[in-house]
Amino acid sequence: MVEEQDERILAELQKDGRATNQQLAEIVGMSTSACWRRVRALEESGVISGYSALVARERAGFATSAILHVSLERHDVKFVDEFVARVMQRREVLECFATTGDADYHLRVVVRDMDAYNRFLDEFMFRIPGIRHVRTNVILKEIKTGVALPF
Amino acid sequence: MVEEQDERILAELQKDGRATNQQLAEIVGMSTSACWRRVRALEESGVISGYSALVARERAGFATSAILHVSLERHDVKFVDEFVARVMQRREVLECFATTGDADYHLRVVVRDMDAYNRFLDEFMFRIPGIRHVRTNVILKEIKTGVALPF
DNA sequence: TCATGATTTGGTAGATTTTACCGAAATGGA
DNA sequence: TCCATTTCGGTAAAATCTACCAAATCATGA
Repeated sequence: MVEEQDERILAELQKDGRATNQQLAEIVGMSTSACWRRVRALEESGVISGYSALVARERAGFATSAILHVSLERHDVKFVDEFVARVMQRREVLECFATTGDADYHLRVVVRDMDAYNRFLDEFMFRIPGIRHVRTNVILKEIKTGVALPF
Repeated sequence: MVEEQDERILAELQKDGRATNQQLAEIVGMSTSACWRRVRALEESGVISGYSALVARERAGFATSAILHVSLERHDVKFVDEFVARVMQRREVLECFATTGDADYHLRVVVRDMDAYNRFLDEFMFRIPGIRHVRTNVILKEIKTGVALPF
């Protein structure tokens, strides 16, 4: 499905999402037209789900972030669906994963300051029905924030 | 520093990192040349740190991922620096955050399968000097994997 | 209020890139 | 081997980027 040469393209487009088709073709060693078609195919098949500018969090004014461990009281679809639906529409929640281990979910939340984080908890998180437990792990330092899959 | 109109640009480029300058200019309501200059300034000032294609993890053949809670035995700069240096160069580690709470670090690791994850632990993680504890939280479901800051 | 220097703006044109199409080459079953 | 299908490289028109210009805007002090 995704083969050798496609992976080269994906690796490069992960590194530079605005590389021109010509640069790309040269790097992966094919003609511009063949390369262009493959990129298009990767987009249309959904392997490439989109493109994004990567914005430096602090420089853009988002000083505070945290990883939340969240557990639900009960795991009926009702509560789970409600939780998922609410989390999906809060833009401060950049990531949310259902996980094994002590917590049911891991969330990464990014806000402008501690005040905003406090509001996030009070006005959003603590009001979700069926929440058993929320533990905040404040992010002291971002060692690494990558998006590129390790081809 | 980063003002109103810049935020509109950033929001849009986060949504579509390959939007043409013309689309962008129209959306944020300025001339193409003014818009182009602002984007360029955002890039050069480092507010935009880069661009990336977003690749669908599963479709690209990475079936397994996990969130690791890692604690160090001791927190001398020596051990910390060594840990950070090693983590930085492992591409399976997409994210690494130093956090408050029970664990010193939260890592998100993406690999092709469980076998690869097992190797990752044995050959890499467990060999880092000064590790006190590693807890694996397997990701059962990706509810949300966003990169866009909530402007 | 006005003058002045600095900054930012919109428009433009040449250079570059994208994108769709072509016939040729490669591929793979029967 | 033959034929159908896919994939290839090349090409040209359309779209876009990018660097320049002069005009408009802004900030400041007289």
